[in-house]
Amino acid sequence: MPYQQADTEEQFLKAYDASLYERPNITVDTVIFTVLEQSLHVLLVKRAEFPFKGSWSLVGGYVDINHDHSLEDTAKRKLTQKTGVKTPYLEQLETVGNANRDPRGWSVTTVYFALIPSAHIQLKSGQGATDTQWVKVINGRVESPLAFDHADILSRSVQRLRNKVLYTSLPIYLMPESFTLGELQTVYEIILGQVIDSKSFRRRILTSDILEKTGEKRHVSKRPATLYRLKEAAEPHFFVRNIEGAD
Amino acid sequence: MPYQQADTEEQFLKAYDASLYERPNITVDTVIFTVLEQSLHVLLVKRAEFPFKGSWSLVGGYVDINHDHSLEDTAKRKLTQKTGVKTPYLEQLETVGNANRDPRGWSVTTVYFALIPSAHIQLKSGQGATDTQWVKVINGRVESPLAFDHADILSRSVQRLRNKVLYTSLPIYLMPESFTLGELQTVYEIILGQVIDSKSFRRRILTSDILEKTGEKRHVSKRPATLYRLKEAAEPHFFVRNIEGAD
DNA sequence: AGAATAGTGTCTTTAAGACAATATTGG
DNA sequence: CCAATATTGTCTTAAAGACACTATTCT
Repeated sequence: MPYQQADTEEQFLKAYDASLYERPNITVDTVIFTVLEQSLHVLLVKRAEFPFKGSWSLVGGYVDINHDHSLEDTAKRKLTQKTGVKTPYLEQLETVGNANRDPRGWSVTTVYFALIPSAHIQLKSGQGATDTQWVKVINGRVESPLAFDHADILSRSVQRLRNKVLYTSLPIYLMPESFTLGELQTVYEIILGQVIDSKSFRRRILTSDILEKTGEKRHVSKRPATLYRLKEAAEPHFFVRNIEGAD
Repeated sequence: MPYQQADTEEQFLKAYDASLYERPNITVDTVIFTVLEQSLHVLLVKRAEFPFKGSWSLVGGYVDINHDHSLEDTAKRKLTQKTGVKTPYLEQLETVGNANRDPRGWSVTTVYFALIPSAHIQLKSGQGATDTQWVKVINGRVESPLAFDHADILSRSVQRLRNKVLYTSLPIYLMPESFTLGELQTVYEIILGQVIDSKSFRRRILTSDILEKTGEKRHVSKRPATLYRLKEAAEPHFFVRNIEGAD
């Protein structure tokens, strides 16, 4: 222990020189998902600095201990910076810390994952107009190589998302304010990569009692569909049973 | 950015002076559970240093970047140090990082939770014989106040354990090498705080096909009970449906 | 034999899957 | 009216709950 003897907590804290200890070298990365053009997309940023300058990476950055009160604050700050909106759903996924993931040495990142509706998102670019983009995710992967261990992190995030979609109402956070059950079902199907029987799906969602009719109908193509919105439950619903899935 | 301009990654890494950056101020804490004397217990350590000198706390400590290859290594090292055994189950739970949890300032801890059988554990004490103890957990709490935010962390861990026990085979990792279905059921009941119908329980466990008979019987009290052991599936089983529970 | 614990039989219930059938609209 | 999408009816299936009943052993 690098600090001198102390007999009371007060004494100890007084003797403790905070400046001797650098702020923790921790980053926060957020896997931001949306559903766009009939497929799952993730928000990626082009790195402006080494290491991995020019590579695409997840949205993240260092914790600013002078302004962020908590890790979640850091995630939210970065998220707002890049998307300009508050996310309706943010969950801590995992923390990865080891000696290899950063060429500069031991590093730690806490990973969050966020779900946001694709509608009306104004991407805020930093320097250029092309440094932040929605990228299609196929089979847990994106086309271009990612910085650090972000490809692994992305793949685990997608797995977690898929898994949770089997027993929760999470996809609702990917929907706009109001939506039809058919649209919601499509989003479930896109994430799961599998069609769902619509009778089962409607029964499941409707008996969970998390939605309410807006009173409006959506008139696209043929028969108009009833519009729903999330009741202000806020909390996601957990079903007691999984959708039967290609596990 | 505190480092000078560089045009290639090589150049950059060469110019990057690792010693300028202190090692991250990160701790790893592990909530180590066992079932002992018909109730859930957690392993606690008496703190030898300020802050919270003399208080009980979870098993944890700083990441040693020179010896630990990853956060999980740190958790395992501490765990072996305190229990003298390898844990059959270790899972990362969450990471808590904020400005308040440590009186010394911004701090981060990655929390793991471990399940180990109570049998044959030799507690290794550091200085005294009483600095490491199994403490009974009632309603997600222990009697004495805990250091830092460890009471909150413990309570969330118990919640997570309860929840997972509703749809997984996790309690098997709390059992010795071989055990009877009755004993396993009791452990489920202790964690859930609720009795389970034994027909349903046996059907659920047996059809999941994760156990095999050892061929022996346990002769306690009256009718001898069949002994089982875990098939070497290693991976915990996920049931498709929850035990109906006091959620 | 009787008490106690281990283990089974079987009927009910819950929620999902399958799939046919009906409803509502625009063209 | 027809095509297309929305929505419902209803039978089947999987797995859990309830609870009575049988089996095995010890005293």
